[in-house]
Amino acid sequence: MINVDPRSSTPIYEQIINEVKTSILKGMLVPGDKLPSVRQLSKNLIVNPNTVSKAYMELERQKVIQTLKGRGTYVSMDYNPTKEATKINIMKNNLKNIVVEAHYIGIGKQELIGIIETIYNEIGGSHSC
Amino acid sequence: MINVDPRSSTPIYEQIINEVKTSILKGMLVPGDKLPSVRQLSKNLIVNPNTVSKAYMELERQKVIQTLKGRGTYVSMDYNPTKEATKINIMKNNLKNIVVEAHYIGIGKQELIGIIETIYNEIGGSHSC
Amino acid sequence: MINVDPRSSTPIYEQIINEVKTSILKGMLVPGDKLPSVRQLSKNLIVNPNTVSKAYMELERQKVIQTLKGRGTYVSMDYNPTKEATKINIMKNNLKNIVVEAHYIGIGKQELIGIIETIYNEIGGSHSC
Amino acid sequence: MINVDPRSSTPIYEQIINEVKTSILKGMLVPGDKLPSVRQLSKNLIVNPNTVSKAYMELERQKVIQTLKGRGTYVSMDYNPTKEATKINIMKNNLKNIVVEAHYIGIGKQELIGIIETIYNEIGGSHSC
DNA sequence: GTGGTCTAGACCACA
DNA sequence: GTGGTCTAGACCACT
Repeated sequence: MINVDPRSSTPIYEQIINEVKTSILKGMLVPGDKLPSVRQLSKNLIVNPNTVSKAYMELERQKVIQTLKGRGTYVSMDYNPTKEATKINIMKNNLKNIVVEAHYIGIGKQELIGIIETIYNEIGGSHSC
Repeated sequence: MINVDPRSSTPIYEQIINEVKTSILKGMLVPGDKLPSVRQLSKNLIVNPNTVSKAYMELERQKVIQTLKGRGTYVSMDYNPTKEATKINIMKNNLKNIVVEAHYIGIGKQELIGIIETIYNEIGGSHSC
Repeated sequence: MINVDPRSSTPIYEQIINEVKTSILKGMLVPGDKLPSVRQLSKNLIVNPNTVSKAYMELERQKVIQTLKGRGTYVSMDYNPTKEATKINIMKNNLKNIVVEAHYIGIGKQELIGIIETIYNEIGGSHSC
Repeated sequence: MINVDPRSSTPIYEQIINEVKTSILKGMLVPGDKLPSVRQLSKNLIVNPNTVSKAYMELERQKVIQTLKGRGTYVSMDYNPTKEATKINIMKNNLKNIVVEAHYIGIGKQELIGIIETIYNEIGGSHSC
């Protein structure tokens, strides 16, 4: 189930992107599954159709989903990660910032790694892969 | 040395905040050290003085630095982390997003933890903590 | 053999048009040949019959094919090209855009002409024109 | 000078993208140049700011331009083409379709190559590279 | 029905 | 000043 928080500072369309990606990762959505239509999801989330559309377009650009004209949007059958240097660098930088933030909150290395383990457990817990 | 990338999508003032915090963490700046003046730093980074000012104000709000009227800005002598629940939750959420992103780039759990180890090594290499 | 890619951004009916034209050009379909029925082709391609119908209607409008009532659809016996200014201009414009795109991909003039030569070879390989 | 035709079937935002790319190619815009602001260009072209914004965002995604937050949009200093297989294939396909179209208009190989030569002359005529 | 494009107009963050 | 996000509502092409 996709959920967004309109009060969050992260844009709604980004939240949708994250939700879809997470759902796929958790196995709640599997390759070939049909996503809710732009109109339907926008009604569910009480957001503008354009906002959902923007999220779907970005997901398609990343090859996470595919849209079949006039037929709807589907989870890609053939997604395969490409270790792009640029993306990895951005991720490393974000991670570096989190490490720094964590320290200023009072969270050290072991505790941080513990949190990550927890996150992976949450993701991996619900499906068989 | 503080550095910013005007092309990045993260606001410059946030980059400055991160840079200062990282410098302190690395031991390049120690409690009591004087920071460059707003005017000076803005000239070095070729950014608007208001941008530097905004960063300094936020750092002061977080008690990372202190401004002594007419005498300049200094790294706080007495920073001590408070494990605020809100901040921790935000951090966990950011971390969750990074985990998801990492997966879509093709980076798994062990590799991610490896990257974190590296980051801690980079930070910890130059001081005693 | 006619083939379409539902994921492509070019409409399926246009893909069908292109495929038919290419087949004729390659000599795989010759004037007088019978095309598969709308129903048959739609089943083969797994697309909506309306989509095939739309493609056939456009091909007929362009006089590339002819429909004989109750007897099926055939490749025209008497197609002869007319150098319409409008069509030529559209084509030149498309070509200009391709030249620009090619440059941004890193493909220069000679390489582009080389690709065109290849395309003509592929087409011309199987018939006498 | 950027120009669009609202009656064209190609989306306005794509026309803007093409125009900017062509302008750079012709040397009318050089790396480092500031592009008109979203609002300004939208006023000039009499289109909605969102439409211009969409074009600029796509151009930035392609690294043709860069936006500096709060300061405007600039032609990239460091664009360098990457011969991406996917993009090359798309281009080849478009080219193949044009070749077929050309044939049905009555334009053959030599004539087509002649048109391409003309296009390159138009582009290359106004700058020194 | 589906998604894609566009407009008009608003609000916000950043510099 | 700049661009980024979002809404409301319209129109169109494709299936």
